Amino acid sequence: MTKLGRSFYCQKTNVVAQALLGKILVRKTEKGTLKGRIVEVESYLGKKDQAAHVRSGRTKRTQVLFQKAGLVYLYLCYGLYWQFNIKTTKEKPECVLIRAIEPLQGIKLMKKNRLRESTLTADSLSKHNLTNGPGKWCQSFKINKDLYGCDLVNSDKIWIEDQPSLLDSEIQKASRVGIDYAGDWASKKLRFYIKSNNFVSTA
DNA sequence: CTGATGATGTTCT
DNA sequence: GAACATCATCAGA
Repeated sequence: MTKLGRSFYCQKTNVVAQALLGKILVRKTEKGTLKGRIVEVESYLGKKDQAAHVRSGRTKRTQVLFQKAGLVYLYLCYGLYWQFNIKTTKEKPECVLIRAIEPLQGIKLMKKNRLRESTLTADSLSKHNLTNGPGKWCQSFKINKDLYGCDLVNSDKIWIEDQPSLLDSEIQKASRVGIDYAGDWASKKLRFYIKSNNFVSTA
């Protein structure tokens, strides 16, 4: 299966967001390889988007969004959880947030990683609870500050493999989560997920 | 099952 | 000092 190249990420943000659904995210660690299917994403559309971090201009945190498409934009949310985004388009500071993933390979290792970083016990940790949220799957996939600004096109630690596109009828559009402060932008349909998939964070 | 609440630290005002 | 692209836990129905 081929790795997605630069031109894929250079497309318009909403195009990349929907095209990412169904693709395979691959993460290599010293302990083994993890794979998962992307099932839920959100678009963040630059300065005009009242929910995007770049609404207040270029800062230390958002500098990677002013660089190449295909780079990883990571940041710590509520002091506790990492959020994984991909820079899109050639020129604009826009990105796609990966919100949820369906575990495919390395499930044992995902459990180990997530147990270490959360307060959960092995008893209360089901396969379902490994990756069905942006903070959760980052724990399972061992995503942390080391990957800030990482290039998905060249890296041997993390990349995305191509898969056949989904039909329009398989993609559900919805408003984004956790951004009630964003005025008119809070209700825009910029969240996309695979219909009737068990691993989306909220339907 | 539902809804409310606290944890926690980086960033921006 | 306030705000914040979340999650686990607890109380109540």
